[in-house]
Amino acid sequence: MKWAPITMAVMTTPEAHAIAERRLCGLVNGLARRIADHVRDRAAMLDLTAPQATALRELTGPVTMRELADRMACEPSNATFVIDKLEGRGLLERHPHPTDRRAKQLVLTDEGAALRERLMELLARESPLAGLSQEEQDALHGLLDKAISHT
Amino acid sequence: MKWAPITMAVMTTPEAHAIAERRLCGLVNGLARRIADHVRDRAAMLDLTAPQATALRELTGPVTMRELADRMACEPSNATFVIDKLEGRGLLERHPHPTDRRAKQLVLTDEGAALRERLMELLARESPLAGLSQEEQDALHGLLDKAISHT
DNA sequence: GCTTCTTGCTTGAATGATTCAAGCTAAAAA
DNA sequence: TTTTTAGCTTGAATCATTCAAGCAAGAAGC
Repeated sequence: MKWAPITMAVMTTPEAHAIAERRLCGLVNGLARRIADHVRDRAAMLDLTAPQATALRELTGPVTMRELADRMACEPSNATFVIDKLEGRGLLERHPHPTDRRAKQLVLTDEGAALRERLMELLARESPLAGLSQEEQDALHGLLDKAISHT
Repeated sequence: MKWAPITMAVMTTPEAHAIAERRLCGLVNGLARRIADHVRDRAAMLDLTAPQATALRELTGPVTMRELADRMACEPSNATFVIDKLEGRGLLERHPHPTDRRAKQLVLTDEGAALRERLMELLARESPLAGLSQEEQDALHGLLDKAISHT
């Protein structure tokens, strides 16, 4: 994988604001890409694709397909596609929902739970955010939160 | 497009660090997704796909295919695919490179340059980063720069 | 000079993620 | 009860992306 060089500069004049903002978008995308690559690499170690790893990561407990799709920010049909693969490997089961007979409840098998543990451990190692101190991560969190919640 | 709710919390204990870091990754991805959606929306207004818009954005001057592929962080074959579309619409031309007869030099036509102007204008409007002040954007820039340059 | 290797670009096949439309069942509302 | 909405699945279609292969031309070696 190749990376275009990114140069740092602080803009002060107003007309340069747009330019700086665009570069900032590039930085966000760049970091997001690194995170995505990181996930893909670690997922591959466990014979998972990136979406499968994302699904597994979000399976903190029994969830419905709809809920999982929301967490994965994708369509339910896409979630079906991904979950089919995981179920085919025996990592989880579709149980009937206790109160809603339309819904499925996704429950990890023992094997699935074990694999999830390994995945979470792998994801934590050499994180793309490791270059930032705890305080910096908190600051970043705050800024991103503000940017996102602005709409 | 739907968005899973994101809750804010500040972690202090060490074992919670990993959790906070993962949530931070989610935030970065979330913002990146918003930026990508923003680009896609604005691109669609000009009958462009997101990759086409990205290519157009990166065409600041005459560049080779390889250089464009680097800027777009993709394979040259992918750049060929995208540039074919733009060339087919008469937005740019493949000129022979002045010194390297293997290479192509991508040059915007007048129409292409005009469309690029409109695109850049659209991209600047209601940016996903508009919720942050200039100082906050600078701070974010610094943090992202540090995170990315770490590796 | 002549090889060998590398680089720039393109083509075509393949993959993989994603979306959409359609349909089914069941819950919820009227 | 009837109608509408929600959860899930299937299948077709799309789109971005990658990979392998190949061609042409520059670069480096002898």
